[in-house]
Amino acid sequence: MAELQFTLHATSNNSKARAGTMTTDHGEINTPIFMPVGTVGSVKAVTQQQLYNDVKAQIILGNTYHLYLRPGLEVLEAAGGLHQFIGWQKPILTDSGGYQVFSLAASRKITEKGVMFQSHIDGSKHLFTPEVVMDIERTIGADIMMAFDECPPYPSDYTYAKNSMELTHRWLDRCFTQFNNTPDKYGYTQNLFPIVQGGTYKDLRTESCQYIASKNAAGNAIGGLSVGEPMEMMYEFTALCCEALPQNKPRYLMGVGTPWNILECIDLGIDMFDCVMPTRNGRNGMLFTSKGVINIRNKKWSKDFTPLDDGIPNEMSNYYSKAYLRHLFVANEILALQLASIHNLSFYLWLVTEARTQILNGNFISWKTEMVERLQTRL
RNA sequence: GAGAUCGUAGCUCAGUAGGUUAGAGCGUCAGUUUGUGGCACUGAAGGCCGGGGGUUCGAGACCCCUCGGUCUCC
Repeated sequence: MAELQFTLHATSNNSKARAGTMTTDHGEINTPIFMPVGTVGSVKAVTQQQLYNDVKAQIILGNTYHLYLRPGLEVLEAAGGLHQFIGWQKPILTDSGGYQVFSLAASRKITEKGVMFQSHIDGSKHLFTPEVVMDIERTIGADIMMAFDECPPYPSDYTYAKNSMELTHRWLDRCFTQFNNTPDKYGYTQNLFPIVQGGTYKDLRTESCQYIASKNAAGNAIGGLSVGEPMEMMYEFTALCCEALPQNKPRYLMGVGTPWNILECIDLGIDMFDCVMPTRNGRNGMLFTSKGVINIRNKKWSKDFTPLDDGIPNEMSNYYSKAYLRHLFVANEILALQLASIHNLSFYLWLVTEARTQILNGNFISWKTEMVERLQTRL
């Protein structure tokens, strides 16, 4: 039972990309890694068996805010934590609810103490403080607990971004105090990752990175990006943060992104990603494949009996045809959501695994350049 | 052969007592989705209202003829 360890195996010589291994009490995670999002204890439309066997997920996400509301701490604690409750024995990372401060902006109130949420389920009010969030994440049993932060919207003026960042830093102190004063809940080691904020201001981002780095945490996250800013700006600030954060700790870019976003950000030195895109967009008929992007609902696929994607080593993607999946979507069949989600996640996991191989082989940049171009093709 | 009834978007149909650029659902097409309040959302294309003639200031609606479908009867 030990704190999360990060071992770097290789760094690309003409980029900042790196290949590593994170070791947790629930197993190893090879980086760079993509983490499927399972907000309420379920990666929507995908079973845990499929996550293990088809998607080959190494770690998944849960959400503090959503799990706290349902099923609630009583059930989670009685179950022995989220791993036991949902039947997932690999690592779990929980987002703190900080993003919900941003996405559910209409029904919350931010103060120094914390955030007063109004439940989207029944309208009841709940106060989330850094201390409360740490306790909840302990009870969920996350291997990686994210600090409670505020994710400012884009655009935010300098004053707002600065005040927000400083609040996030004060909350971070309280998170660490609470974290250090509470034991691991279920016997295995839980880790706390702080989150860089600072909006789209270089001096604030740099300051935030330095503050976050001073905590000497097992890993560090970059938040507040991909919230509507131009893509080039997202890359610019990701690069800046990667430079300013410790080299020997995993860097997690929260909420990103498209396949090409991920490759570009691996190039900049990011090790961990999560995004709802493969599942949410998949449920809406958008497929990410090794040859480009497909809107599977389009009639052009109605008689295309070739595999969803024969460019990745995933049995389901090789087995089912585009015409069949289109039919399932048009017929509004539940299986459509399952196959699209499994395929997209499998593709994402294949992509980061392949990126890792290319980094280890020293071919990352040339491979990435070609892939970024190809993956964006509209088929 | 006679009577009844229907004919409006690719499909199924709305279109009040005749009144502005004829609507809906589905389908088609396109776009959106980035630490999940979404099997979602936004938009577009698509009609000589079966055809012809007439009444009227004005007809998808009313009248006549005609073509086609359906049903009933002889």
